[in-house]
Amino acid sequence: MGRIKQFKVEDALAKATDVFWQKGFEAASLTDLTEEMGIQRPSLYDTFGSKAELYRDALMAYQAGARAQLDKLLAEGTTPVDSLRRFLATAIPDSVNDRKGCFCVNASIETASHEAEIQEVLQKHFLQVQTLLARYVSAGQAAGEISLDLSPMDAAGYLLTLIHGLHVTARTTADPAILTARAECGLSALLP
Amino acid sequence: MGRIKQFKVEDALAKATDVFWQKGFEAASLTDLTEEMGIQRPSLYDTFGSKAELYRDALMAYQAGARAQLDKLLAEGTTPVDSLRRFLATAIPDSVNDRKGCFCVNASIETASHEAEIQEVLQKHFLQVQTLLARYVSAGQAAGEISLDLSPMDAAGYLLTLIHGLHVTARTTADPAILTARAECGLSALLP
DNA sequence: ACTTTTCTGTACTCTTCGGTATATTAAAGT
DNA sequence: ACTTTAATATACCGAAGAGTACAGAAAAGT
Repeated sequence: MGRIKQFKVEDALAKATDVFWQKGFEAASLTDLTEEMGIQRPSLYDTFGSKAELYRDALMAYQAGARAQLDKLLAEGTTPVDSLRRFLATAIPDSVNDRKGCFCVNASIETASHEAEIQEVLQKHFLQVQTLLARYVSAGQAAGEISLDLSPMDAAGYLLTLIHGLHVTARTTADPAILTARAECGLSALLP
Repeated sequence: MGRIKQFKVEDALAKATDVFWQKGFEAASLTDLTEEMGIQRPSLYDTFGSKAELYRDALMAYQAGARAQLDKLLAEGTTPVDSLRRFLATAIPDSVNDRKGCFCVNASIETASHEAEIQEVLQKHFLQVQTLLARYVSAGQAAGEISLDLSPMDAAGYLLTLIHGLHVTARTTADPAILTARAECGLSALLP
């Protein structure tokens, strides 16, 4: 009973994600958000609670989407090392317009230090990604493509740190060739 | 002639640097800034022009200080590789309180994408750091400590990307041992 | 001592911020 | 058809945002 919602919650959340992703938490105003989401302020507060909660939800939605995409991407690799190489390549912007970076990296820098809940959300996500990557490291070790010096989880954690660095570097470095070279150099640490 | 300034410009700038470093550009209010700097609003505008210009000046002051510190730090290494290891270790926070990260990384994420001038300031600084690091890579290669696969500048650029990643990782990873392990793994890419 | 110039401090501007009260509209249950 | 319940839209709130006008205060030059 009662009037039905005039918008799809997940669509609105996806739009909010775009705004926060591009502008960050502080710089994204409610006007920015409601205009992009196509809903009114009270609808936003009714559905999402507050700006901070919306931000958390947006971040988590982004993470879920990113993991699903990553899952597919890794499976497409011809070899374990190729999969990991493709993973690193996702940090290299396709076009000049595509300069939003990684929402998780942005959130780590902007909000993780003073928002405990966001920090937790990020930690959980990063751990899941690390675990996912570790499976490919393990497969690579079994295939003799990857050195046995490190445990799969340690190697995966290192790859996570490496891609974080690539995301930061991409903000001031336009040339994809440079980024590719740095990814390749970083990857070589895992080879036998 | 005229009244003399009641504050030292570089002291005030150093205080402003702290505020921007910790809070970022958007989240740092003029009230935050003037209170910390110990000056009044008109003095700030008179001396620094605007919030944006103050931010740029603060960032540049930080960079100059960071390069001077880096110069000294690198010289203290027992070997070229040890110097580079010490460089990477600067991304590992000493205490739990020390969670400001690297101002340059923060600026890369928060402002570089939509502020061309800041992007340039960052590019210049990173290039200088890269050049500085390259000298130690080169020395390491001459000493046979570092592989000859990469040019000194390429290897130095890679180290820059790696330390960026460490700074991001440090925001959600408290344990210094994990960070040290990742730095070591990254460094191993340069060894013969 | 006096004038001039420059900095300081108070108080203000207008705008935008995040968040909400209220009235209206529309869908569901009876 | 009518009541109930929930979502919408308009309009507003106090607080805080960046930036400034203006008067008083202090240092330099004469």
